[in-house]
Amino acid sequence: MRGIVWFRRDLRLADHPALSAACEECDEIIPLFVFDDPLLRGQTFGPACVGFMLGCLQELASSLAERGIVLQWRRGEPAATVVQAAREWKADVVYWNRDYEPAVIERDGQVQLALAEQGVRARTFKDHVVFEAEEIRGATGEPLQRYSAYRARWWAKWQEVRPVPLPAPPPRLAVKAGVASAAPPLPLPADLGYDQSTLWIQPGERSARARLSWFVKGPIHTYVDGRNLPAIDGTAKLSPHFRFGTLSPRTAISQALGSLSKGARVSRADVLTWIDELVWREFFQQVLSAFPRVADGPFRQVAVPPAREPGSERDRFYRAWCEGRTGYPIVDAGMRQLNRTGWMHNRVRMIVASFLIKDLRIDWQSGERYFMQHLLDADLAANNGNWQWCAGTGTDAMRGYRIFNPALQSKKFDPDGQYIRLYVPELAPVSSKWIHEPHLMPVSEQERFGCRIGREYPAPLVDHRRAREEYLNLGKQQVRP
DNA sequence: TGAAATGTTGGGGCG
DNA sequence: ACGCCCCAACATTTC
Repeated sequence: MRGIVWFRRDLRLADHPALSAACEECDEIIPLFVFDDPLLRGQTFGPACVGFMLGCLQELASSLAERGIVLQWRRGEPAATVVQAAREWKADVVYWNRDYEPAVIERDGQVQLALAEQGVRARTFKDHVVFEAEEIRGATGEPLQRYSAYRARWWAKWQEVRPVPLPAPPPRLAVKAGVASAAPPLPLPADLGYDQSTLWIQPGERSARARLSWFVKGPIHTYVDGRNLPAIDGTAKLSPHFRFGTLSPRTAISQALGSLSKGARVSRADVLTWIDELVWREFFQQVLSAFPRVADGPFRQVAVPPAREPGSERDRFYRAWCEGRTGYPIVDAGMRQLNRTGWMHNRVRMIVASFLIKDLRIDWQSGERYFMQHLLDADLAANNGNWQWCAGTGTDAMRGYRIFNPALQSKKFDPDGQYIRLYVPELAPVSSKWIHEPHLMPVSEQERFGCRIGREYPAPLVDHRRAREEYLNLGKQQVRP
């Protein structure tokens, strides 16, 4: 039997349900990747994302080559391209792992129909999550909207099922490359219309595993405190790998739990807290599956102040936020880290999001969009869920008056300003005393450090105290009918 | 996975 | 010795 394995957001060999099934059932396998032309043309994602993806594909292609299989690639509209490839290669069956974004569900449905018309079977698999939305339901069968309830059910299910990752296909596969025994080299970023960009996170399945092993041996056991300090390497930084599927959540969770039984200094609470973050990921995936409309708007309309009207001031504020020159060092450091590396520390993501929504009073969807364009780990469900959480519009109750104080957060989590100094070089010479609120520096100190407010470093766009009061007052007014 | 305002308690300085 | 005030430290409430 001849099967196509359609690779999408699962660029790995280990614990790959679709690939494993194909290896079992077929004597001829053709792996295929389709560059989504409309998406690439729309410049929906930044050059860093495309570079990372190409890096992952390079490694995938060589891992497949070691097993005697050639990764085929096409460029076009994915649905039509896959259907056409199946016809060309006379495939009997197409394998792929499921996705849960509304638009992708729709598209995959069409592919399935078109294949059926040609007499080609389609087999799809659960991969992207440990448990799909339908597997975690409340007593009434309804989706759970509270994270705490969802987590309880999720862990119960984990204990019940105890998922075990699948092994990678062995090096000596009993399959033939068959009709597709050669392929042109993978494109370069320029071929896809993107600039080459520096990669700050190593792509590929091998790097993902190495990073996971490193994390699980050390930092995971101090995660509860370590995760809040952006200046240290205290988080797994695996999110880009989860996004492109160079690592499976089952593998990550199994290995994290496995670390509890070996080693001298292990911490159950820290390990579980880290896994909790992956459960959040599944929670948001489930919310998107159960309520697809969240992709385009708030889950619930809440009484929060209206966003600033589009206009000169808002545009100026928004641009300053994007470029990391708001005059709030921790916010600027975060945005510049994002712009430079395609990744931002999670504590800082919360700070910049709160700042955009509550201090600048700009609609959360603008922030959501910017993150999607610039984050290597951009995932519709997680990104949308977290922004809705910050904005107070999500499923999980979150009151509108939870407002971060940037200076306070900065002092708490970056006390020496190490993180700020790394990404905001003009503040590097400023002493720790002033680095969180440089605009409070006396002029003499500004001169001494060579960092004059309004010259080398911007004055604050808004006054946090006033912005906070304004936000709360406007919220109160709106509550009244 | 807030922050600020408000309340409570207890120690110490001081008249 | 005593009451009074101040303030830090902590807890609770409110936005």
